[in-house]
Order: sequence, then structure tokens, then C-alpha cells
Amino acid sequence: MPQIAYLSLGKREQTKVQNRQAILDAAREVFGELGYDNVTVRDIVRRTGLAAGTFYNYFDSKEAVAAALSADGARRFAPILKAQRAQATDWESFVRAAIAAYFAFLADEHQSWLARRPPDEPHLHIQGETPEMQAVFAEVRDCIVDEIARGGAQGVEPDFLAAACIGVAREVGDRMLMRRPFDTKTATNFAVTMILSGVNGLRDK
Amino acid sequence: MPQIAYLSLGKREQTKVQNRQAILDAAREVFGELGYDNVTVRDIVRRTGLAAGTFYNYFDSKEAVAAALSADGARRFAPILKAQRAQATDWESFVRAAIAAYFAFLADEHQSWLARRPPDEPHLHIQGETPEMQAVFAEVRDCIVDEIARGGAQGVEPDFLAAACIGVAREVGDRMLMRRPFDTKTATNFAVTMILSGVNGLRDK
Amino acid sequence: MPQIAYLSLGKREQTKVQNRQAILDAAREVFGELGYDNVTVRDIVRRTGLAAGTFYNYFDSKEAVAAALSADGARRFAPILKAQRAQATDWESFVRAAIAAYFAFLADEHQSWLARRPPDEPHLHIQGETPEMQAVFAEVRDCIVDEIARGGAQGVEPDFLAAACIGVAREVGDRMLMRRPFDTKTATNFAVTMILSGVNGLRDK
Amino acid sequence: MPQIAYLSLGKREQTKVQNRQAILDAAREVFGELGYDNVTVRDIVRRTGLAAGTFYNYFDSKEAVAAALSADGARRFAPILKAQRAQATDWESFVRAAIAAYFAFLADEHQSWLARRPPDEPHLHIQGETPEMQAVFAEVRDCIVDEIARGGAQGVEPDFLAAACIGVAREVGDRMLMRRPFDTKTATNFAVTMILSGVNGLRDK
DNA sequence: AATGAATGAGCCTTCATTCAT
DNA sequence: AATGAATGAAGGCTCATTCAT
Repeated sequence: MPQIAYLSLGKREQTKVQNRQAILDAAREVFGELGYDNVTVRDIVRRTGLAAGTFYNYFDSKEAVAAALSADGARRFAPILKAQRAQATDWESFVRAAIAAYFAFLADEHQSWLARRPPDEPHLHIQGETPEMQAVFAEVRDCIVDEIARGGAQGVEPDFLAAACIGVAREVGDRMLMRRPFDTKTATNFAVTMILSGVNGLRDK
Repeated sequence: MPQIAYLSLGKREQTKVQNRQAILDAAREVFGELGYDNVTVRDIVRRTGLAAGTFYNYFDSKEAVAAALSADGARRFAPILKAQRAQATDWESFVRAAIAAYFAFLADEHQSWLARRPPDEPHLHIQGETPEMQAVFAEVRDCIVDEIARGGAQGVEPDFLAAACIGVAREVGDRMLMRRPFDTKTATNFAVTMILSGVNGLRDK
Repeated sequence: MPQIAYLSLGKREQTKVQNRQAILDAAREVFGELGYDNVTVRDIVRRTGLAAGTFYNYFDSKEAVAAALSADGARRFAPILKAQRAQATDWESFVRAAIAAYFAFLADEHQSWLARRPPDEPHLHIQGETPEMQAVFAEVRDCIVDEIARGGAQGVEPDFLAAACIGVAREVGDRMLMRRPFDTKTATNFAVTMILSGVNGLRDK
Repeated sequence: MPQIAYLSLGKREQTKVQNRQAILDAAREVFGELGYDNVTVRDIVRRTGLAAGTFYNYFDSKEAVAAALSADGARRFAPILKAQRAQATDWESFVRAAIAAYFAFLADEHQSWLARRPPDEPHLHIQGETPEMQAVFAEVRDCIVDEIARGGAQGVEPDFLAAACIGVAREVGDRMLMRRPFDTKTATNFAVTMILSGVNGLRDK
């Protein structure tokens, strides 16, 4: 018997964890490749190499997997966002913090995703709308709306502003992912400047 | 017998055109209602009242219908965009023209879509990403990229700028559609101000 | 074009009717062989030679087929029962009429069923509880309950009596089917005498 | 260490017996609740709290469990039937004894089954055709056939008579179970009178 | 051309059964 | 022995597509 019991897992538990992770990984992949709506449970299990029925030992449905990925994305992103925001004292630094966090997460996510791919695979279009990215995204949105409510951009229609910020972050982020290497700094600068200047313009009006 | 022969179609051709249009209309509807990915060929055919097999006399697949709708959207949008651009003499007025055209088309499309619905229908979620809207969207993107290339926003990373413009337009546009009545003017002002100020900020840097 | 239009069916309609009948026939068979609960939709279509999906052009589910068979059984049995009852003036002749009708139907049903079988097929256990037989059965039961209520067997617990009659008819009927040739007359005599004497015994008590 | 060795079982053997019994009990329950055909091995196992695989240490399949239950039912019923028959000196008392034994067992079985249920459970349809009940039933049938063969009802077609007795017993028995409280006496009187009078009528003929 | 039934691949899900632990 | 995850064969059902009429 292992001495540090709480750290060791029996072989059974080990494969269980591995399988669960394999399913999540496979799901993340196919969601990215085919788009969430087009993915079938079979697509997911096929990629894991597991048997069809095994999937249902771990998740009830495709939706359940998506929810798990969502939660996972949010869970991993939240600390990053939080850390960045901790340093933010004003609206400007807040915007920079949030955007930077988002882009960092985005880059990291795709980096690891690319790393897992066999290098000779043709060109694979990566779709942005995976469940976890949506979750991360929602978090940023909330964060911005929150900050606007607190007066970060007084006199500006909050709904539209949040939407615009999201729009800039999303599209510039996607653009950033199309270049190698990922240059989060440039992208962040661009997006932040654009947003802050834009807001100023709106305020003056 | 029609008097203006070069405008008339034989009865055969006439129904052919009608059927084709019926399929396109039905497709537009169900794409809007169920979301492109969730729509089946059967959904489309059911709404036309045509027989299942007839569909294949006109289109090869759902994708083909989507492509046709795309083309249609672009075809209807192009003149609008062109007219707006014709008046634009500088970068500012160009941006305003393009955004205004996009929002106008957006509002019009949804307006007519809503009008076609029986008014007592429960709550119907409108899905934004119909094929034709994507096409319209792509056209705007091209237009912006084009203009940037011509020097509308010198010194600014064109890729990112186009992306940012698109992001703002798309998200603010969606937002606009959530309010009744559709207020294209406010939305346009917002988006245009945001973009122009943003670009100025980027230039100064 | 055929002259007697209302009697002719296009080839399409013809196969449609044939297929529907083929499904019903196959269903009757497998219900009899495997027992209703054990039968799958696939069992039914397999026997027809049709494709899996074709089944659903005709019926929504196994239950729907069962209902159709039920209705069919009842529809074919009702006139027989009615005709027999028409001659019945008293309780005795009514019982005889009902039992005779039931046995006649039973024999006929199995006769045609046997006829359809290839003669060299091994020995096949026929299960009595097909949906249509249940329907026929229910009709007889109603009929008896009805008659008892009208005073055919005064002083006797109607519930139990109907149950007992049904029990005798059912079991003796099954027994009859085990012999060749089917001897409905003997079986009817037996069941009727048993029931009538039994009822007399109950009355005297 | 147990004192009375020949009666005691090692702990290993003890749980073995217990598990086996747990499976049988669970099976009896679910067979009664869902109907034999609808029950899956998983249903049985779930109710025992044992692991899925454990089931197969005791039985090969659902059918094997059913067989065991059958044997069990027969084993418990046999002494009752035997005791009743011991007092029977003639055909009449034999019939009464057999029917009474059957109804008593029937009532007892369902009584205990009902008792085990939580009283507030909605409405639960009790399915009659559990394997053990079939076994008990078969025993009665054999018993009757046997007795007829011995001359209890001379001059009457034995096959049909046995069938008729079975039919009456089965249907009246089912009827009895539909009323509360179970009135075995009335049911027995009814069935016995019906059968004896019926037989007399057949003999006279 | 239009029709609409037939087709069969493929999806989701359940389940009996096995087997490594 | 007990465990419970893995397996893969079905089963119910839908759908794109074909094809005889």
C-alpha cells in the first residue's frame, strides 16, 4: 500500500480519470474542428478510441460534456482575470487587464491545442465558438458590464459599449490567432487603445 | 400570351422559378428560426409544400441553398452599400456609410422577417447567423479592408483594424436588434463614433 | 387509363397497400412467435424484407401496429359475433353463440396463419396473446358482462362469472388449437355445457 | 466459531446465501412491478445494491433467476397443495382443496408483496404473470390432470376439462386479487361450484 | 419536372456480459 | 468473491438521397 494514500490512485481510478480527460480533450477538439452543433457523441468517442457505450459512463450527453468544458474554461480563466484585475485601479487599467487576460488565455489555449496536433496534419480551421471559450467570453462580458455600471465610462450607453468591447476583443483575438507566433502584446495594445480612444470619443460627444 | 415576350417565361419556366424561390424563402425562414446547423432538408421542404424529391431538382443540398441565399443577400446588399459609398468622400463618411448600410439592411431584413410571422406566435428566438447575413457581413469586411488599404487609416495595422470594425459592427448590430423599435440611427452613431475615435487614438500613438 | 377508376390503384398505391399489409402480417407472426413484449420493430421489418426506415412510413411504433392489428381483429370479429347473437333469444343460446363465434374466429385465424407458413418449418409455438386476439377477447368479455347485467344469470356474481366464462373459453380454445383438424364443434359443446351447468349450479346455491 | 457445525455456514458461505437470496427477492419484486418481459438484469441488480458483475456469480441470466423463482414457488406451494389433498377423499373435495390452496397461495403472495411496498407509493399495477406464479399454476394443472386421469370425472374429455378448470381458477383468481381485502373463501366457493356443476353437466350428457 | 415511398447509413442510448483489479 | 468500468451488439428512430411512376 502506498504511503501517501491521498495522493495515490488505484489503477482503476487512474484510468477513470484518464478516460474522462480523454473524452473532454476529444470533445474540445471536435467542437473546435466541426463546430459544436455539428458534433455527434460518436464523433467524440471515435476520437478517444473508447467504445461507444463508455461515453455514457462519464457523461449523459453532448450537452453535459459541453457544460463540463464550459466550467473547466471558466475555472481556469477566472484566476487569471482576477489576478489582472487586482492591479487595476482605474477604468483604463481595468480594460487593459481584462483584454490582456482574455488574449493570454486564448493564446495559451490554442497553443496547447496546436501542440497536441500531429505536425503534418493539413490545415485545420479552428472554430472559435467552443463551449469553454463561450464561458470565458461570458465572464469577460460580465466583467465589463460590471465595470461600466461602476462608472468607468460615464455617459455612454452601457449595452452598446459592452457589446463593442466584446466585438473588438473577439475579432482582434481571432486575428491574433492567425499569426505565428501569437503576439498577445501587440494585439492587446491595439484593442486597448481602440477601446479607450473610442470611449473617450463617445464621452466627449 | 404575354405581350412583352422577352420578359415572359413559359409556364414551365415560371413554376420552375417559383419553386426555386419557394425553397429559398422557406430556407431563409427555417434558418432564422432553428439556426442553420439545426435545419434539415426536410424542414425546408416541409415548409414549401413541395415533395421531398423536388428539392433536388433545384439544389444539391442544404449547403447549396445556403450558398444561394448568401449570393442573394450579397446581391441585394451590394447596391445599398454602393450607393452609400458613392457619397463618401473621405474615411469618416465612408465608415458612416458602410455601417449605416449594414444596419439598415439588418433592420430591414429582420423587420420583414418579423412581419411575415403570425403576430400571436409565442416567443421566437431569432438566430442571427443566417447564410445571407454572413454574406452581407463579408461584403462589409471586404469593403473596410479595401478602404484601409487605400489609406483611410494610415499607420494602423489594417488586419486588426478591419477586425475591430467588424467586431463593433456585428455586436452593436445584434444589440440593436434586441430593442424595439429598431433604432438604426443611434446604433450607427454609436458604432461610427467608437470606430473613428478609436482609429484616431491608434493613429496618434 | 383504367375504365373503372374507383377500383383500380396505381402501381404506387398498390405497393403501398401491400407493404402495409406485409408489415401487419409480419407483426402478427412475430407477435405470435416471440410474444408481444419481446418483439422489436426490427424483428417486424426484418421479416418483411423492407428497409428499416420504411416501417416508419406506415406506423409510428410497435404499439401503433398492435393497435392496427387490434382494430383489425375487432373489425373482423364484430360481425361474426353480431350475427350469432342475432339468433340468440335466451341466455343459453347467447352463450353458445358467443363461444361459437369466438372459437370460429380463433380457428380461422390460426388456419390462415398456418397456411401462410412454409410446411417444413420446425414446430413453432404459437402464443395466444397477440393484440388482435386480445381485442376479440375483450369484445367477448364485454358481451358477456352485458348479458349478465341484463339478467341472463341472476343471482350470480357478475364479475366472477364473466371471468370464469372467459377463462373457460380462453383455455379450451387454446386446447382446441393444439389438435388437428380444429374441431370447433366439440370444443364449443364442451365449453358451453360447462358454463351453463356451472351457472345453474351457482344459481341453485 | 459456530457451535452447531452442521447447521452453520462460514461467513463466506453466509454472504453467498444472502446475496443469492437478495437477488431472488429483488427479482421477485421487479418482476411483479414491471412485468417479467420488461425487466432487465440491471433492474434486478440495482435493487440489490450489489455490483453488476456480482449477479453473474449467482445466476447466468434473467432466465436463470426466473427458473429459480419458479422452483422456489413450486417448493413453497407443494406442501400446501399436498396437505390439502391429503384430506381429499373424493373428486369434489379434491377440487376444493386444490383451488383453495391455489387461491390461498395467491393471496398470501400478493399480500406480502403489497406489505413490502411503502404505503404512500402512487398506484402500482401488479403484474400477475411472475415466474413463480406460473410454476404454482403449472402444479395445479398437473394435479388436476392427474386426478382426472384417476377417474375423478369419468366420461369427460380430460384435456378440455383440465383446461377449463385452469381457466376458471386463473381468471377468478385474478379477479379476487382486484378486491380488498382478498376474499379467498368467496372466490373458492365460486370457482369450485362452477367447476363441479360444470363437470356434472358434462357427465350427464 | 413532380411526386413521395424506399432506402440504408448513422445517430443516440441501453443493456448483457466480461474482466482486470 | 466483489467490484464496477469497458465493451459492443442491438434497438428505436431520423434523414439525405434516389428512383420508379
